[in-house]
Amino acid sequence: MSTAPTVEPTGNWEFQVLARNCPSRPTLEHVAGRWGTLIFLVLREDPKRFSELRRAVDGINEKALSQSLRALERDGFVARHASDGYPSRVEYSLTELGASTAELLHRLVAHVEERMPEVLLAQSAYDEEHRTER
Amino acid sequence: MSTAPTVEPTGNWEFQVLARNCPSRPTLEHVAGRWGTLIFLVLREDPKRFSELRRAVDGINEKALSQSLRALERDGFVARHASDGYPSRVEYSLTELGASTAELLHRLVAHVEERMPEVLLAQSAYDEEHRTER
DNA sequence: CAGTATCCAAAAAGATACTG
DNA sequence: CAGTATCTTTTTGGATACTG
Repeated sequence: MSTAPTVEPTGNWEFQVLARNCPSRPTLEHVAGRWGTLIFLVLREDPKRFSELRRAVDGINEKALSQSLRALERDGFVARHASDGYPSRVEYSLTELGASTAELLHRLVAHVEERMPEVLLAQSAYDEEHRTER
Repeated sequence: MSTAPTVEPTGNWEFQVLARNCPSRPTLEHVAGRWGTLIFLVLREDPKRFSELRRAVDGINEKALSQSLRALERDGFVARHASDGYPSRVEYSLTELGASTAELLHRLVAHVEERMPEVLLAQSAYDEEHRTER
């Protein structure tokens, strides 16, 4: 028998996340997904209460916000501080891991927004190119 | 009349994308969404054919790949080159806009993967903390 | 206030088959 | 090969109501 082949069982990727069933894939989805990115952007400024987040992330509903925050807390990006008392008061903040991730998301979003004029032009050109009859 | 107020109609955000109905929100979802990020990572290396992408992005199906590529092409991140002939041969590559975006996504993914041990620990701690009876 | 529970509608995922 | 079409199943969205 020769030595072990250099081929991995399911492929040879630079990033684990390209493999299905890799634990980083769900985490990346929590971070970069529809609501995750926006929550990071808002928490990057200051800790926020649940209702502040709900208002800041326009269009999110309570269910989605609750689920997103729970996933990000479980992954260690967000910390939840509940002061006891009534009415209840809960604050969400970024952990060090969350803050470093938020920086990268911030750059990504800033870049996309900066280049949106170009994107809108590309969209118009594409639509022009691909419109079928009428 | 005084000068225009500094308050925006629907809020005062650092990023447009925090507003519902902002054109950058769908674009950000194409880029950072479930498949978008992975497609960028793969195309960052080299141009790829449809079937190469399908194999490289483990778990994606043809419909999702086709839809994602169309969205990214429309937004101007990806260019599609079809050589005529049979069997057909189509290559997808990143535009300059796509390549610069891919760099930022690459940093984000590298960061998340680097810190995955910490994430896994946080998940265990969370599950331990929150398990109810039994 | 900070959520959870419920229900319904809408959308997206997934598999399979088919075509230029 | 590079997709599209179709159909079924799962998720998600969204509104409303309710609880500690």
